Amino acid sequence: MVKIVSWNINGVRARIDNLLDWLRESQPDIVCLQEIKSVDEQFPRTDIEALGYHVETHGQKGFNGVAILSKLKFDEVNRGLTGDETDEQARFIEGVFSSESGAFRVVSLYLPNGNPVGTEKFPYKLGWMARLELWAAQRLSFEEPIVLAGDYNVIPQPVDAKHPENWVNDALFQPESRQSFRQLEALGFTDAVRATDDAPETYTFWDYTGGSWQKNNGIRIDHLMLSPEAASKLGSASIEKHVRGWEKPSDHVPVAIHLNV
DNA sequence: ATGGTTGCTTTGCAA
Repeated sequence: MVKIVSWNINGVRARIDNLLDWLRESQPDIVCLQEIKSVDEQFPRTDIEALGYHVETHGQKGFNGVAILSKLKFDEVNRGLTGDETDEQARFIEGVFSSESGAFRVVSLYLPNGNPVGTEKFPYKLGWMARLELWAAQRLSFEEPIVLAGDYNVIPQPVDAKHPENWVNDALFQPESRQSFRQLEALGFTDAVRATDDAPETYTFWDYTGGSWQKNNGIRIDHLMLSPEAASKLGSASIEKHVRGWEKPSDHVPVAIHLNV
């Protein structure tokens, strides 16, 4: 059984004490981080390695940036999403691991926000999603367990927002964004949280402003998408919501699965 | 009512 977690940490250097406390409490095997907002050289790896994790990063200066922490040894690491050599934004890292039942793959992805709609940011988001689908379709042919974990910046359904009417003009809830997310499901990927928990008000993000956390005015945008070979091994999924109530929290919380690989 | 907060590239930008 392997515990795999996705967490948009919103600045790993600002959040390092928070991260170390959470690692000790949650005891994950593999952690997919997004928005590390750090270059690789400044990533605070030493304290994390002291807890027994291997650390692989794909950072850039100031914003974006993803990483994978793992108690399992990496067999292979791939940085960057294929399909556009001119894209310099650090939003994708893939790790390959070995288990008793064979290889499995874990991706930490930070999908573009896409706001404001009407600027070049929105077509960049949709183009990135199209590239992700091409990559995912190619990887499916491997017939391996694959976990695509990350901040998708997509609210899949109205039930995934406390106030869906407030998001109708937002890139996270545009029909094109939601359709592209559904296309990933049509390829054969399973939304782990939705597959195991149909409870309402299941959110992963609460804005810092306006007392969103106190009002539970959240949205569900952090997802772990599972290939068929991974979905058949899914044990449980959970949202570690209490972390949002900690001192100096990220605006996202960790989303965890247990996988029987 | 176009607000509010956070982190980094900082006195603006992205989220």
